[in-house]
Amino acid sequence: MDLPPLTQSFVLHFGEMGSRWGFNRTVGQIYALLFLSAQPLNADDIVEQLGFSRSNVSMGLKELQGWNLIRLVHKPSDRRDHFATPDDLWVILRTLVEERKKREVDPTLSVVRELMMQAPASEAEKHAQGRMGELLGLIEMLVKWYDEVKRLENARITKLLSLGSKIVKVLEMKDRVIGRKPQALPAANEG
Amino acid sequence: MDLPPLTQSFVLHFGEMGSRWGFNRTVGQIYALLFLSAQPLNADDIVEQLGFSRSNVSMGLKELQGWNLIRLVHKPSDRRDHFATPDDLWVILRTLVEERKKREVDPTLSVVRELMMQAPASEAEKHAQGRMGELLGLIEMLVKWYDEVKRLENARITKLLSLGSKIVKVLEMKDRVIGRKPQALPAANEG
DNA sequence: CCATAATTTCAGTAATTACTGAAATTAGGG
DNA sequence: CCCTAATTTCAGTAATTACTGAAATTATGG
Repeated sequence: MDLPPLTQSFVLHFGEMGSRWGFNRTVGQIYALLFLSAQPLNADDIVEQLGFSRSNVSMGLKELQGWNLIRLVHKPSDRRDHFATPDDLWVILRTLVEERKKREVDPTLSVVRELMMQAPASEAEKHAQGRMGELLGLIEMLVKWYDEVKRLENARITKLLSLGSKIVKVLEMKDRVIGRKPQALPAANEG
Repeated sequence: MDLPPLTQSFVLHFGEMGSRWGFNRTVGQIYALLFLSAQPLNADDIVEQLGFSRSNVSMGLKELQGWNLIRLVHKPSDRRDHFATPDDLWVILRTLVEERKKREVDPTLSVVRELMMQAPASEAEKHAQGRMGELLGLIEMLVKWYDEVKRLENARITKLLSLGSKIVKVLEMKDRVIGRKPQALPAANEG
């Protein structure tokens, strides 16, 4: 590997973190390299810059395509496939969250839903199913929220993020103005 | 392994998912078992029910303690350590998010901050650093939001979650009432 | 359609991670 | 303190995952 220093540090870090994010070193480094690159790279560029075998790069690119994290780009008068990350970081973030949900949450959701349908065979199983029900309720609440929020435009999500916990104040004001009875909670002065 | 059917399916599923969630099969299964159990279990209970070696269970429990995901419990007139998951699912969720942030986000945050301090040595490096800056900005925004929201009580977070994207409507109402110029965005009718 | 460039597949191997059993350490009751 | 139960450590091994090079496949310009 012979990369300029900033690029190299970033690429190596992404390689190390790769496994914590659900893929391997190769995939992490390839993604980092594409992310930083000013123009799309082809597989041989990547081989040259990262020093992996051609076949390993091919598999890494396949995996990244499976995650929808890279775009295939064609350059005029060049048969080779070139790859790029989305320019827009929001697109990357949204894809990452969506794909991780698909891999880390959805399977559990369907398994637990299935198990909730079955009749418990004992007191212990009844208790276990109760626990699963609690878990299912929490996951479903989070997923429902996510499914709604992901439809919002970036600018709106940004606004919500920048409000942080102050959003609670806005809600209280709404309750006051509308005259609805506020929730039975102490004043919001923790954040 | 000789568990009642619902418990067994849940435990096996958590074992399979373990690796996607940042730990191994043993740890996943141990956690699932403790989560479903009506009372705290000691290491030998776990060995008996899951069929792993005593030492493997010991390491798994150590790892779960490192994640702050289990509590050590002492039963009267029993020297052995017993373990339990928090009864409150919110505690589990909060811990999980906090620990994953610590492992998956914080290291990147500090590396990228470091790299942003250095002078780029070329045009390519300048571009790369620009990309890192975008990434840093997005991560910092998310982390700042998370650091505020995590301080809210469960009931308030639940309320925000259940509002979903309707929160945007509330914000617009606030802007109208206060008379502040609303953001330059089309009407919020996507969600 | 042919020649060849580009890419993918896959069997074999390397590297890493998970797991075990035996030995060592820790800790509690007497 | 000592004896023993409980737990942890760790070296060795098993299992899994990552990676390579060669061969096969796919695709394109001529």
